[in-house]
Amino acid sequence: MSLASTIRLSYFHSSLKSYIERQDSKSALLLLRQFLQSTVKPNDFTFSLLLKSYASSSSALNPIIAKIEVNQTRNHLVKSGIDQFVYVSTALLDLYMKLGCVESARGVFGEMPQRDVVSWNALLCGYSRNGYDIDALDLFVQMLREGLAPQITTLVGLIPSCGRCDNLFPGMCIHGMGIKAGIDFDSQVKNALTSMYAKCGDLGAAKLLFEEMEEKTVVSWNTMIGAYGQNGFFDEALLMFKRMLEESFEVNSVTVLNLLSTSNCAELIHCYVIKSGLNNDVFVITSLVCVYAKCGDTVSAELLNMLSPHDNLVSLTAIISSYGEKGNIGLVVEYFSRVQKSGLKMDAIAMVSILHGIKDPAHSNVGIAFHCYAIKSGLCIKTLVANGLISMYSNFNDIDAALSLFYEMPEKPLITWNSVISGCVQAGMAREAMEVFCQMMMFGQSSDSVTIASLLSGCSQLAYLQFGKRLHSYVLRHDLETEDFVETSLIDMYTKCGSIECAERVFKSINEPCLATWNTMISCYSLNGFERKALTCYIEMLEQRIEPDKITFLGVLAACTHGGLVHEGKTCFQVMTEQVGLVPNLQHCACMVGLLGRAGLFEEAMSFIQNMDIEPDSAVWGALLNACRIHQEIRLGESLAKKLYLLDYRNGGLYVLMSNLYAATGRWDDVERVRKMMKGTEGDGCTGVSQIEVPSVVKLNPLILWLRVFSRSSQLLKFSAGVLPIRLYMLDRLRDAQTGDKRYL
DNA sequence: CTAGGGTTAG
Repeated sequence: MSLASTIRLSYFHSSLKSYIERQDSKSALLLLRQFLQSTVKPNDFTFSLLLKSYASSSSALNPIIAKIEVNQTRNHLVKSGIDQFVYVSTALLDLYMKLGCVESARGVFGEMPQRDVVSWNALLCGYSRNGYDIDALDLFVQMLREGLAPQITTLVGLIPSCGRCDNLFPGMCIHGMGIKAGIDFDSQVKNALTSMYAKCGDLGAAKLLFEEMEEKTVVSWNTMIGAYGQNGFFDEALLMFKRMLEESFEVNSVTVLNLLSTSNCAELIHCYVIKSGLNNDVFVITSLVCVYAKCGDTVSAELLNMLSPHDNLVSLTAIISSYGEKGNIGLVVEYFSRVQKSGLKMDAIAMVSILHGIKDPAHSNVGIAFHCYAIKSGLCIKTLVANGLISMYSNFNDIDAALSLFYEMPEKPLITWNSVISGCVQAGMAREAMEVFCQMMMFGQSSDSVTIASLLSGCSQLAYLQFGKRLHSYVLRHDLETEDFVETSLIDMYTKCGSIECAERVFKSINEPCLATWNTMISCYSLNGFERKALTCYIEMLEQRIEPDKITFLGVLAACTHGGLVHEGKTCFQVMTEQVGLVPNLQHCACMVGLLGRAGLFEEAMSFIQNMDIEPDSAVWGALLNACRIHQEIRLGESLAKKLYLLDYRNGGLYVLMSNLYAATGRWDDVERVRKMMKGTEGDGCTGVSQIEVPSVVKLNPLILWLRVFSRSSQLLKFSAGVLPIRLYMLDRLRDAQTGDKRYL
């Protein structure tokens, strides 16, 4: 190469270097294009600089365009043979990883004629950063087999993968290897290990590592604050923060982020943010938006969002979720169009937040439109989005749609099975849910506490006491009885199936029942006519210093209403509104009206209705009408019936009550008239159904049953009430047989 | 190395 060419090349390189500093890959590429037209040939160093400029600005690039450009660069490297330089190919691999193109990076690695430790590290760290945690662990093993010793970079890349998989064992092995190799003293390795132990739930180990660390950095403190927060120790997290301030460490945005997601005192942290001048950090603002959105304060969330220089997807997603939670579909759609207009790209989480907000069957057209969007944008292949769609269609009571989505999914993780099972139950199709559960067992998919809780709820619906009991055994066998949700579902199942003794037994076996469990037990007594027991249970709950909520008071009020306990009911309502400070909803009001009306206190009931802060609905007026029936108050009853008719003429209860009122006073002509009116409204679908369980299934021939189970396993068939419990029973016994429990076969 | 939005459950 001539001297002139060498000078030109080095001049060109220094220009490229300045673009790296300015994170301007666009200009770097333009410059290279110009240069290629001249007679001087770029060399390996030129390309390493170009790749570096891309890496420096990778987070700000449009990933699709960047990928195309990098692909072109790769072609160039191959044609000119520069890809034979290990360091250039490694830089290319690293760049692909930074752009999230894991497969391309894997390809580059595969084609490399030789690799050094840096290449292995780049691939491993790339896997880890992109969430390919299992691949990272596999690669590490492969790396060791090739005879390469792990370095600090290797461990720093690998350890977070163990944490994310919640995989303590490999994490501990790697810790041990670090000690043997003498690289566990590195502060980055120690921080990574601390975080890993915390994520796997071993706070003791995390704390030990943190305390014995000699050179703690901000990252170490942040890690420890996060460790306490993630495991629910909010006070300890705050104490850690206090200690950090005392030892005068500089607080950064990650500290605030950890504190915000940790604590329940958002305002306090917000004040600190403003005082410490971190309030301009985009991440901090986003985090604050999320906190306010999560607790339903959309006003503050939106105000804060306006402080952000650009719209960002995370903030908008949080706001969308918040409006979805409130059922404000209009604003959900509006914020979606805002995402579209601002040029942000919807991702799976944003998509599922929208779907989650569409619950009302009246909005099914909107839901279907978003389903179309999910298909067009390619997001519907993501499991997360598919699950969201299944739940959405279940909310519309469109089980066929939910099931067809489900069967089309190529991969069905546990959560998908759970989505479809709970979807069926919530849509009132518990029998379908149990069908799916059978298929799940056939498939070899194991279930968890969520599956069982959903199925128990299905048993309540169908009054399948036998199957419910079998699920209870399953719970005991699999040590799931410690889960709040499962315990509560069990009590609910026994209550609804009429077996109050069993419900009580489950309740008494629980060490520290949570609020929902107490609530269920109170409602259980109330539903079964044990008003006094319901009240005693409520008092016991208060003695345990558990703060009652709206559901608690609903249960207690209902008990008072059923039992005619006027004084207790009034006191309870007073406690709720004045002492606990809860705003009564329509259901509470209906209970109170029923309570007063049943006691014949019509004037008090009417003045109660007039003093209500919310507009009374058909349930409130209906409660009073029911009282009229009991006390044979024809005149008031008729005027109430008119009101109710105007509110909701399709409400079947109205006609039944009026008919009974007329019947009680011997006005048979009016009874006839009301019944005709009800038929005119085509009824409201409240027709009662009675069913019984098939007893003593054990006597049936197991072989025939098993054949039946097999022949029908491939498709979803509607079963008669009798056969399904038998199938479930058989499956259960078969599994017992597989796991060595031969008692039943 | 630490970090923000999400799906299943009474």
